[in-house]
Amino acid sequence: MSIMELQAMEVNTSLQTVSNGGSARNETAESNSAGDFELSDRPTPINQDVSLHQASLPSCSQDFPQIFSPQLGSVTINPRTSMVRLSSSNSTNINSTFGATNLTGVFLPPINSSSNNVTSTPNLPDPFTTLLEESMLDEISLLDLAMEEGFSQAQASQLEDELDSDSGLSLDSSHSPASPSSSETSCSSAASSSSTSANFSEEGAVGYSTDSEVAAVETEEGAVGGYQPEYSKLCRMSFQDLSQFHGLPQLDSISHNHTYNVPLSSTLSEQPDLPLSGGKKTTRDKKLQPSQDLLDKHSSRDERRARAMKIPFSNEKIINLPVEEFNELLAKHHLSEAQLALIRDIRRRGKNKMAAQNCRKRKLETIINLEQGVQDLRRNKARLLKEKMEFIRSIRQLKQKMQSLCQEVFSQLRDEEGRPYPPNEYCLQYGSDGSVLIMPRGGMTAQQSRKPEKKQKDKKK
DNA sequence: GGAGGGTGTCATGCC
DNA sequence: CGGGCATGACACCCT
Repeated sequence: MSIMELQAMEVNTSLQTVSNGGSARNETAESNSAGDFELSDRPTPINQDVSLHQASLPSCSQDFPQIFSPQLGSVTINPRTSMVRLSSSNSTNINSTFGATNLTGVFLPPINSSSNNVTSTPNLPDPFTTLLEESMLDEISLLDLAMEEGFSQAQASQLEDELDSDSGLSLDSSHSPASPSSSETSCSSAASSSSTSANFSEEGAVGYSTDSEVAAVETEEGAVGGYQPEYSKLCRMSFQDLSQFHGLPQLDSISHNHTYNVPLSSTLSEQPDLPLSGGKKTTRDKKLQPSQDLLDKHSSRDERRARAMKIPFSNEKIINLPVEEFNELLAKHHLSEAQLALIRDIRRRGKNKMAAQNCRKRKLETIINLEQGVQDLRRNKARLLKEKMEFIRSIRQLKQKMQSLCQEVFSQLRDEEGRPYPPNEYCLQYGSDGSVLIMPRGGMTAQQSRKPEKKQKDKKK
């Protein structure tokens, strides 16, 4: 961006004539350190040896910003017999900045280029053309990528409009063009995930809940209705902590019987073949008599089995007691083998039930976290795309500025006969010693048209 | 009545 | 080696 300072550069068109070519050569050597641009002038033959040697350009590998160092302060035309000096008020040494850089492409405006139109870009020679071409290609690929990401044509143009606005605002997630619709949805779920995750972290293990409790939860869900995103799934699982239901009047009617030791009714005794373990819910399980329905409506199968087998303690104890206490509990009671087997199955199933609940909860959390990660990556991608577009725009502006500067430089240049140097025949070349040479473009063509002479390095100063 | 989601349970592997 | 946890798979239930 420092090249913009050149816009205010005061160009001194005073012509300094050096009568002695040899002295001019010496002067060139001395003035190189000043960083002035020296342009060989006619009719002095251009020193092809020197200029071509200096034409070797490592330039393309140079960092782009360095090309536009503010140290570029003055332009001096110093032919063998005459020197055109274009100087600014603050001439500085550009040597350290430019190094051995070929300015041929940089300073040479496109042939017949009288405007700063961007369309003239392809005419710019290396290295600037390379940069610009890369920019344009990147821009194309950028837009392609944007399209690939779901950009519509309008959205892509809108993105460019936003870039032109110089707002500097980063794309917010809600404005992410990558996935407008999904972004909304996922953002909501992502936002919910944060609170949900926090809830989980505090919640810890779900804890064993009876079917009656689950039924209460399902009753609560029924009041909500409709599809619920992952948040509702997690809430559903979290709600199995009954403490969260305190104060919910609609749940007051649900009685939670955790005693499980209610004497078994005749109904269960009528089902002696009730499997002790395994087996899915069968229609037989549901064929309870009306009075039993009230009792077992919210009881799990294991609870009913426990009552059927007259287990003298609750399923909650069976499941949640530590192993030692559990074994002590079993030792305190004289239990049959069938009862012991059922108790162990109840404990196993109860723990596995909690494990399954936790497993599913973790799975949902993982999904939500992954969705959050996708959203974060999309936002980051959109931000990078915007930055890239801004860089492309900056390069475009710099290119236009450079073109105008090149035109200005060539408009000031005159050979010994007062003829201007056609930009399409000559180009500027920057030497490693800080000198700037004007060289015929394309070698012989310009020389043939202007009685080519060998350029002398010392003369260029 | 089928689809989809939730839940309980089993089997299995791992610690 | 037994207990417990994690998880895929399956069946069942509900909406």
